[in-house]
Amino acid sequence: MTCAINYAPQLRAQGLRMTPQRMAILHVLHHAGGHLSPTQVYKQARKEFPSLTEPTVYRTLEDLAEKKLLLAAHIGNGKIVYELAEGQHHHLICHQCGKTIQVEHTPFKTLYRQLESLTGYKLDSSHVTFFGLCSDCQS
Amino acid sequence: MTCAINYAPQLRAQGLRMTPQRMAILHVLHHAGGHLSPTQVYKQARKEFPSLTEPTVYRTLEDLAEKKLLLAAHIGNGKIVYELAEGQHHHLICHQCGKTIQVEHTPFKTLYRQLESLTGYKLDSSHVTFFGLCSDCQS
DNA sequence: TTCCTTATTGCAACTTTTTACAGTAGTATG
DNA sequence: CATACTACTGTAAAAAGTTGCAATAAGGAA
Repeated sequence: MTCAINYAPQLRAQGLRMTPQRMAILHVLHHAGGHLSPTQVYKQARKEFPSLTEPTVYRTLEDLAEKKLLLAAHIGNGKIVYELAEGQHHHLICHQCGKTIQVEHTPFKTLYRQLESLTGYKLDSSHVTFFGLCSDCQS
Repeated sequence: MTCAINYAPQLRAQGLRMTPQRMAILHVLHHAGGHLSPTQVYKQARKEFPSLTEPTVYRTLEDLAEKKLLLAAHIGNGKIVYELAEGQHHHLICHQCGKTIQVEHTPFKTLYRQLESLTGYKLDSSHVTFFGLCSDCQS
């Protein structure tokens, strides 16, 4: 749980405050080593801080994602998951078996530039999730 | 409402049946001319078919999307919206003002091929949504 | 037309997510 | 250390989305 205190300066730099609730949430994400749904975060973080409530979890995840401390990824049918924003990558999900792999951002850069000059938008470095069939399920 | 009957053959071809509930839902999407959330579909379709229920709407949208009659797009924070699958495109959303524009699939093809050879996945033609700042909001 | 198969629906209960608002507690400042 | 500002949290209630199952009805076959 002490690990989470390390995020305090990053929070502060964004005008956010460090609270025990946020420590619990960051602790869970830090040790998860992958993406978690808000419900998963809620259930696990309660072990660290039992009086934690759902609205706090949802709001915190949203706020931290907005300030780029977390990445929000859209998975499957309208589900959203969060993970610590360490290293930019995207997800490929097999809609047969659910196997998920990560892809570096590098191959996306060309496309991003193309889209930017095409549309005038300045694109985020946001997560994008693609769906398809993994090699095992292509039979 | 009669317009929806035209989709019956497409449904049949996919092993699906045409029902008054589905007619109402397709009618709404047909006249919306854009993407709608499940709740929006539910509220509007009830005007056509008042005994329609939520579970039916959610299941129908999911089923029709799976059979490629609808496209499911992930918008904003974990929200999912649906539209008729006419012409493949993707969305760019400005997270400042919310302005949404559509982009042809063409510029994506190179990336798709790259990702496929990189990962072994066979990618869907699924919708992808990107976020950024539109030209007006880049001040 | 009638029968039969099974895709589809509604119901009821439940889980997840969101909202408004009043009270609490970080943290910067003096 | 005390104060003040306001970000943050919990509560309560509503809205949105999901699940299992029994009943219904679409549509092909007789």
